Amino acid sequence: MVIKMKKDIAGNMLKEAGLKRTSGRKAIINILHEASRPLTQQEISERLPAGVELNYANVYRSLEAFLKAGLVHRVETGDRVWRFALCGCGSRGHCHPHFICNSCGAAECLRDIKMPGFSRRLEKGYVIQEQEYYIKGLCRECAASRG
Amino acid sequence: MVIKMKKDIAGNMLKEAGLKRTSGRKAIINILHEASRPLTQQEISERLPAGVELNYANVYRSLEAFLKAGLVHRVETGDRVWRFALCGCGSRGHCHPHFICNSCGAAECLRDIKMPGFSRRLEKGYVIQEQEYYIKGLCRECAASRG
DNA sequence: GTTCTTGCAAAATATTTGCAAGACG
DNA sequence: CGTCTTGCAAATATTTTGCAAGAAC
Repeated sequence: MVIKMKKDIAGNMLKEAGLKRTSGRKAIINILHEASRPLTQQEISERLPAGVELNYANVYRSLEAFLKAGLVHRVETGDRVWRFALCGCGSRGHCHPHFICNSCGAAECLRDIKMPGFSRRLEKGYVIQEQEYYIKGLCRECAASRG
Repeated sequence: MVIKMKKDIAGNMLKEAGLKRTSGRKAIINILHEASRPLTQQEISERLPAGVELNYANVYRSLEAFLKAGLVHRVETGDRVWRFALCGCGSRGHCHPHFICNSCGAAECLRDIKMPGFSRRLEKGYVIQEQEYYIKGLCRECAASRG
């Protein structure tokens, strides 16, 4: 008899979203879960566990499906590369700014910095759908190595 | 005898930046000056006056040169398209948020909304180089026409 | 005349799509 | 078995680059 060490969180998320539970998609969700910061397609592909092959195009396709289902948030931070993170702010979306290193490209969540309030400052008639706030520079490691 | 109606602002900017005063580059600066909001390469190319031909690749090259010279600021707002505006905030950079319409793609400067302060909230060791804050949704025109 | 700009074509990068084959439920 | 996923290749879109010819200083 095998004791389940932890629940199949990824599988549950997929099931609830009406998506099929394939090894590739579960792997992506687990990778995002462990990273706890937004990852690019490339970063995700590099972390796929041995035995799980998933073409990069299908990584995009999976992320697109997750996005539609509201499982992930897509962060764009000025370098024309999508980064994806699991939604974890109650509502959809990553409701905090991000820091992007211009040298190594890593993204970090600045969870302690509040997004500015904005809605009542836009004139009537506008529809607000998303907002993004990011800071770019050198992360500690790259700054230390004079990156 | 011809009275000069206005000074050659574009020419002066180019001269001071050490760039040659060609009709194409002066046209780009004038276009950005009149627009007073960030424009894409495509928007700039569409506005080139009759008689001024400038290959789109060279529009990019010119904007790149202006960027290096500190004449323009490059805004990236989540749709993977660069937008450029003349620097006009004293220091380099557009120190205010932007609104991008998800329907027509137009950018607007939200000059009345302050950028949040941030520097002392990032831990020591980080180097901050840029920041961007943008809001996306539907502009008044597109919202009215149910875009 | 030397250096900066341009035109044109081709490359580079990130992402998306078509379609037949395969896996899930 | 029908539908959702995948693999692979090719298409897209935006921006960048190489190089020879042309314009500015």
